[in-house]
Amino acid sequence: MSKKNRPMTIGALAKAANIGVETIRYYQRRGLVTEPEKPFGSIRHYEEQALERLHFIRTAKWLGFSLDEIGGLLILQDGTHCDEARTLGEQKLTSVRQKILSLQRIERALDELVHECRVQQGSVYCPLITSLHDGLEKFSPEERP
Amino acid sequence: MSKKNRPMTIGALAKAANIGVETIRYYQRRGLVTEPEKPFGSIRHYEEQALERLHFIRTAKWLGFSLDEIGGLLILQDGTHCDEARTLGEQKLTSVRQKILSLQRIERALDELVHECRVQQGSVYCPLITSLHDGLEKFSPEERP
DNA sequence: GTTACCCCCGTAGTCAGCTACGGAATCAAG
DNA sequence: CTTGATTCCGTAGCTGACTACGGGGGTAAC
Repeated sequence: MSKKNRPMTIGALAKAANIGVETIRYYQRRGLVTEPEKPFGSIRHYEEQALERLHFIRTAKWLGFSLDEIGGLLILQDGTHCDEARTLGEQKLTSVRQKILSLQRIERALDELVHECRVQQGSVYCPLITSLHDGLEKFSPEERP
Repeated sequence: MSKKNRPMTIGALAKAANIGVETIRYYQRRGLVTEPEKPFGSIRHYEEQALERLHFIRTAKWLGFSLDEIGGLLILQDGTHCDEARTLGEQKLTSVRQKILSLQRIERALDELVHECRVQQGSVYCPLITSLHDGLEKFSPEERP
């Protein structure tokens, strides 16, 4: 039950990972993906490993890690640095949660304003605009970093 | 109960908003902050209003809005058409809600990983790292962008 | 074996969002 | 009135994450 480890060209790899060839080469330059040896005057071939690495990068990026941070995670790859990896994850988690809270406050504010606007239709003054004038202050005063 | 509206120089404004002078000027060029009239061959003075504007921009930026999007939000404050304002507000509301949902998915994924990491302490393999490897399939397979 | 596509590699451009530079004018302290 | 900090303004540079270009060479389908 082992997957075929058939090597592929950079184009095939890019297609398999659903990213651009140039992006892969950029990751190589950044040291996030290792460039395989070039067979005598020929074309490089990539193993399944490279595809997994690209998945790793894509997922970590989705989680909000920067390429530099991903580089940091890759160093921890041998699995023996769980503490450090967890710390990185916890930091990301904290900032994500802060963003969610702030967005929820904005959501409530916008929702209220839009709602008032609909009720008040036909009036000369736009409640949304007038409320925004000083109204946003009560929704996010000092919680702003 | 009205605050003193003492005007300040751009330097004082920058200090008050805790951002750089150059950044303010950049926002002016982008049309996010209006540049006050320059008194006869002299120095511009900024009102409290400008400071509030900068707070607004900073908050919205931290929440992940681009400067262009912030420009859109600011039209709500300067505009005179209720319909347009409401429409913009509704669009923003929709995108804010999408952002919240995305961040909540990210939060769940990170939270589970960090949790597994803590439970698994002492193991040879780090669950966070291995999950990144496997592409986080079990958390949110096809909803990843 | 020719043709069309793909790879290699370096360099350069893009986009967002700043950040810095530099020289002239202006203001504030002493 | 001098000195030293600010302001003004235009333009240029930087970071992060790509994306494109171009010329030369390999590969594979017919």
